[in-house]
Amino acid sequence: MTDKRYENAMNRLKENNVRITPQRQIILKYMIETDEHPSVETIFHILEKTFPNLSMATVYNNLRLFKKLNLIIEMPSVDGGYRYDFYDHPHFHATCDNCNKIIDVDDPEFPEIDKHLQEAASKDGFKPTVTSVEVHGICKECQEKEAK
Amino acid sequence: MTDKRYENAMNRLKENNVRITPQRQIILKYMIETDEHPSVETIFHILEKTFPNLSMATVYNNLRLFKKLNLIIEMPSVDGGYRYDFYDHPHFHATCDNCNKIIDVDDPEFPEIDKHLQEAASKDGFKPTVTSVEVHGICKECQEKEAK
DNA sequence: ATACTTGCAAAGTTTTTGCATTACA
DNA sequence: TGTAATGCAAAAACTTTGCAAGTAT
Repeated sequence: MTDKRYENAMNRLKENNVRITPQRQIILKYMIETDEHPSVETIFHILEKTFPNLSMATVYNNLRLFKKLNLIIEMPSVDGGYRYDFYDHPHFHATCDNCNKIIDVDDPEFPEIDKHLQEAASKDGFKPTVTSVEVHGICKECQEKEAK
Repeated sequence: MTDKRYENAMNRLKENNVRITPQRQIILKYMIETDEHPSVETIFHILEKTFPNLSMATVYNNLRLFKKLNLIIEMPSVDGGYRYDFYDHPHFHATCDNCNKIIDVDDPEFPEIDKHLQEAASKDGFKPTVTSVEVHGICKECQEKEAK
C-alpha cells in the first residue's frame, strides 16, 4: 500500500501549495518504504546514491517541512540528532538507549490511548495535533550482550 | 517536598557510586525547583549567577548522567536542542509547536496508561525504563495570537 | 513568467573531547 | 591518597542561511 500513502502525502503537499519536486518525492518515498527510522545523514547518504547532487540542506529543509505538515514525526536520538518516521497511523516506539535502535510498537489500544492523552492535554485550551510516545529501555540484543 | 525529592536524588547518586559534587547538587536542586523545563543553556545561565565558574561541559555531562540514572527526562524542542525535566512522578507534556512552551499534564489515568504502554513495548524481550509522552499542538495563547 | 526550491559553501549553533587541575570519598 | 569530576579551550558535529541558478506551476 505504499502507493496510497504516497498519494496521500502528495495531496497533502498540494493542499498546502507546496511544490512537488523530485527531491521531495524521493525523500517521501524513502520515508514511506523504510522502517529504519533514519537520521538526516542516513537519509542523505541513501538518497545521494540515486540522486547524486542532492544536498544536505535540502534534506534538512524538507524534513522540517514534512514535520510541519504532520507527514513525519521527529524523535531525538541518544546518539545526537534526530530520527524520522513517516507517521500515517497511530503507533509508538520502543527505543533502545544502548544501541539507539527504534522499534515500532503496534498496540491495538493505542488509538484509544492517543485520544485520551490528547483530551487530557486539551485542558486550558491547548489544541493537540500529534502525540509522540517513546518507551525507553534496553532491547533484547543489548541485554544479551550485557549479560556476557 | 523539595527536600524529599532531593534526598532521593542524592541516594540515587550514592547507589550508583557517583560522587556528590557541588555542581551536581545545584543542578539537581534547580531541576527539582523549576517548572520551566529548561534548556541546557538556561540551566547554565541561571546557575552561573551563583556559581560563577561553572562550565557548560559540566552541565552537559551531568544532564547526560542524570538522564542515564532516570532522574530527569530529555525532550527535543522545536527550537533546536533539548529541554529537561526532573521526573519523579509519571506525567506527560503538552508542547506548543509555536512558542515552544512545555506544559505538564497531570492525568490521573496516566500511571495506568504508562504501565500499559510499557507492557506493550515489552514484546520481543524489550526491557522498558522510562516512558516519554509529548502531545504536540498549539497553546491557547498562540491560538489567540494567530486569530488576530 | 515568476515565485518557490535547490545546491553549494560558509556561518552559526550545539555538543563533545582532551587534558591539566581540583576535590570527593 | 587515588580516582573521578571539573573547567577551559579547542575540535567536532549538527543545522541554518545567503544567494545565484534552476524549475514547477
